[in-house]
Amino acid sequence: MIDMRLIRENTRDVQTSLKQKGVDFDLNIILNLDEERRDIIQKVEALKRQRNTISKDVGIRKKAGQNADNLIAETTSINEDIKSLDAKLGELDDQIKTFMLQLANPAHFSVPVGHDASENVVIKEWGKRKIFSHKALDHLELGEKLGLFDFQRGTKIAGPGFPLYTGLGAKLERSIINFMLDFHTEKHGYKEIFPPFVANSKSMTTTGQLPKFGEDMYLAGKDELYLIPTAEVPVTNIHQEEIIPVDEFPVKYAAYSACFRREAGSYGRDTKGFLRLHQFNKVELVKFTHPDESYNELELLRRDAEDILEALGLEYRVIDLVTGDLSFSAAKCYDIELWAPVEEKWLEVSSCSNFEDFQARRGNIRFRPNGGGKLQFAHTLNGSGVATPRLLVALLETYQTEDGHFKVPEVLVPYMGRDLI
RNA sequence: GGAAGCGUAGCCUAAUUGGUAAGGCAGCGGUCUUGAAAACCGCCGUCCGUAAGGACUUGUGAGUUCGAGUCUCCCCGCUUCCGCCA
Repeated sequence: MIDMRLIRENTRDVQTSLKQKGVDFDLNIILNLDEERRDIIQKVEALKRQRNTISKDVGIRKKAGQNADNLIAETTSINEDIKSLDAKLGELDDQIKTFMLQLANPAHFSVPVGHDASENVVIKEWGKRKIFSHKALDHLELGEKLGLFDFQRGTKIAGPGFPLYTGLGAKLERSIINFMLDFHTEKHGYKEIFPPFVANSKSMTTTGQLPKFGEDMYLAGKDELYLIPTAEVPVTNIHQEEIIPVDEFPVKYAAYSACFRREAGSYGRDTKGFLRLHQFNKVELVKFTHPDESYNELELLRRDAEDILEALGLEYRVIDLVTGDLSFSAAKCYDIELWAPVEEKWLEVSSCSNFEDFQARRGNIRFRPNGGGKLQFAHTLNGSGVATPRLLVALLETYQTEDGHFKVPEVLVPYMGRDLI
């Protein structure tokens, strides 16, 4: 949520940065409602003041054994006016809140201005291009040959997009997850979290999935619980409605979760294999920071994700998303993409974002600044560290041997208990 | 699923038959002091207002009332017990 004061006092800047983000919404709609709201507040508060004064007098008179009927009569019309003004005020509040919850987070000034993904800026490339001297298999051919997964049966059980990992494929998946969790907790100082895989609508509102993107999620309607699209949701909501002691900053959590996405509207895109799924595994990194530190922490967060890919020896590049490609809640975001040498495509495996106080406002996540003073909203960040399906694609394609086997990357050998599949 | 109890500000705790939220701790500013402590004063939840000031706030929402922490109802959460169950 954007600070109403910022909209009021800095309308033009907010309007501009929303436009750069591709949001076509006239802030005057909100400003007019806000003005009307404040006008009514003044009127209704004056009336309430009158009523309070009279009530006090009634109490005094009654205590003294005097009659107060004429005073009580006075309140009748005042109360009627208050009631109707309060009702109007409630409506305005609802309207304003509805608009505010649907307004995207403006981009940070450092974000390059651009319309869509085609204008994104590559800011870093790492690793050596894999060149095959033999005919290489793509990840599906290799995986099926080695019996690592079974998409047909996964589809039978749940439908397309729900992968079934089998045998050493299942173990490889589990090894990757364990490796990433150990890496982030032991080397990068994150606290491990194992969160619920469902969340209620309030939690979904905090992180920004609701109210706008409900269609993208699975809903267990009977209990009004959503399947989480990312561990960002439960982990960010750990401190919902809380005050974080300032000396605990930065709070760093690493969480594995399965992620569920309906992918409504993307049918027919990337349907092949692991490129786009309804259920996938991901280790998510979440940070709560002091506002002064969040952009520094974003860089560190990105490094932590990159570190995983370097440990696995995979070629990657980092993208600085332009304003038009930023997600609803993000003020700034880096994508990290892996090179799939057979597909010959860049695959997004991580998004590292700073949400500034956008989520903290929605979830009321605060801290008391050093030296005292008013409670302030914390900054929240998160990044994938990383998602497994596309990582698996890059791994299988990169580490295949000439005779159609898979050479287990060194860091995964202890987890797999073998160096070849 | 059933029963009982509880929910007051960052934390802790009060509030007669309904009379308009008292205090303590922590924190911030100030007075005093060489400095600190103590003591004292102010601030210490949200909103409106340039300000003076005012309104709101006892988990949420509604109702009764001139007036609700207090009475009534819905809902939410927590605790304990019972039932069911991995």
